[in-house]
Amino acid sequence: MIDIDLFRKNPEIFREEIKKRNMKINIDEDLEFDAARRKLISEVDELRALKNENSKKMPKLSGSERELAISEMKKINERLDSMEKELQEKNEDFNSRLANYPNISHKTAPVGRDENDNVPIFFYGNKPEFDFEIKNHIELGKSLDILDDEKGAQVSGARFVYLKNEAVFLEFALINYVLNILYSKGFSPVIPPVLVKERAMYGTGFLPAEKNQYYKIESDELYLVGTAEVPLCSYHADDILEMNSLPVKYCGFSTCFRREAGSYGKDMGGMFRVHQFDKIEMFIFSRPENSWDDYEFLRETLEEIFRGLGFHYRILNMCTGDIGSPNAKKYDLEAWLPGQGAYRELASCSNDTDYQARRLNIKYKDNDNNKDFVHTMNSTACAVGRTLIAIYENYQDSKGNIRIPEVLLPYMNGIEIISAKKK
RNA sequence: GGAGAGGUGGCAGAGCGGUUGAAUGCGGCGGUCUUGAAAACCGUUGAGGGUUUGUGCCCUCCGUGAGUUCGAAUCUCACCCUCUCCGCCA
Repeated sequence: MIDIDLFRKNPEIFREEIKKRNMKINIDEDLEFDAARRKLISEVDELRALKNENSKKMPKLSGSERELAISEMKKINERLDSMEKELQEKNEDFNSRLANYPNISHKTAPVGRDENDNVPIFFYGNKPEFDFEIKNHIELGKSLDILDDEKGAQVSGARFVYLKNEAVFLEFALINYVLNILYSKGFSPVIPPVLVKERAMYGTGFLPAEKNQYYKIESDELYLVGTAEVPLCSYHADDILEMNSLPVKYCGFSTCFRREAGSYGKDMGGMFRVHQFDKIEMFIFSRPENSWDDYEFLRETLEEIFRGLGFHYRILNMCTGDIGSPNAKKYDLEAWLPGQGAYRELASCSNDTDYQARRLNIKYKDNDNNKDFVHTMNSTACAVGRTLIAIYENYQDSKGNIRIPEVLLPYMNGIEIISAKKK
């Protein structure tokens, strides 16, 4: 949600922002709508004041005086009823108009149309070289019996997979490795609910913008989360945090569910784009004045995790046309996947400034009891499926085996290499 | 799932259908007293919105929504949530 005061006083800020993001919103129409709505609020308030005044006199009246006052009040009520109804409609309309407004992008976010305008700002490591014919993660996974997407499709449909054998140990090893790093950096580990109410989806900005991307349980009015960001952010809905407790840092492990509507035919097979995957997400509640420092800390933490795994990756500064509407700025981490011969997104790190905080009413108070909205930011710490792909493809050898990255060895129960099973 | 109890301000806890935004206690803040602190005493202490910057006025909010009434925290209905007991269960 945007700052409505700012919107009224400086609509040109939003005019520019909407242009930057290639969005189409009629600002003038919304401003006029707001003015009309506020006029109606004043009128309703006035009539209510009159009603309250008359009400107070009522106990003192009797007989015909009383009869007259009552009939007077009935007339007022008739008018008030229709005005209140109209106001409610106007409010709902206005709120849904406002909900479509994006956050104001940071000055360091590059202006651009689409993914082609994202700016690579940093590269780590080098592309690994192989002196044999490499396989992609699907070939590796199937031949080593650690991935089965056919059975996944049979039981649940396309874009569902089974992880098997060493892949399962690898997932838990990754989780351990990542949680240990994050815990040492002051992130509180959380396992949140993955079914949430509509408010949590709206509050975090995933609705209404990406309505088709998420599963809804119609019978219970609940949504399956696409990321732990949703329950982590909503955890502090309506809270007022102590300034001295900020930044508050959480890392949440959850299964994530995405419908992937509209991505037909993209990344089919394997586990790059699946309806269900596990992920550890970092989430920070921050003071506005420290927000951008905390955000860089988040990016550094993300990079530390992937450097430990030894991947070659690049960081993209995402352009205004490609960031989500709640984001003021977003970095993507794209790792090199030899099997695809391409950099692919493994993680995403966003600062949403006060956008989610406004929607979910998350504030902090300083030592003088002044209250203001916190800033919220989130980053992938480890999307397990995609990280496994990167491990498989980067750590394969000429025999089609997969070595275990060194940092994961302590969590692998002695498994150092994944080899074909003897039948 | 069945039976019962309850949802009021930061917390605890009152509240005859009209002057209750809401008693009282605790906590918080300010002050008096004190070398300082505690105690005691006095005062103060919710959120959101509209209008206005004459800094006041006005509106809304007692789980949520609907209803009765001129008027609802108070009455009716539905829903949600919490607690206790029973059943079932990883």
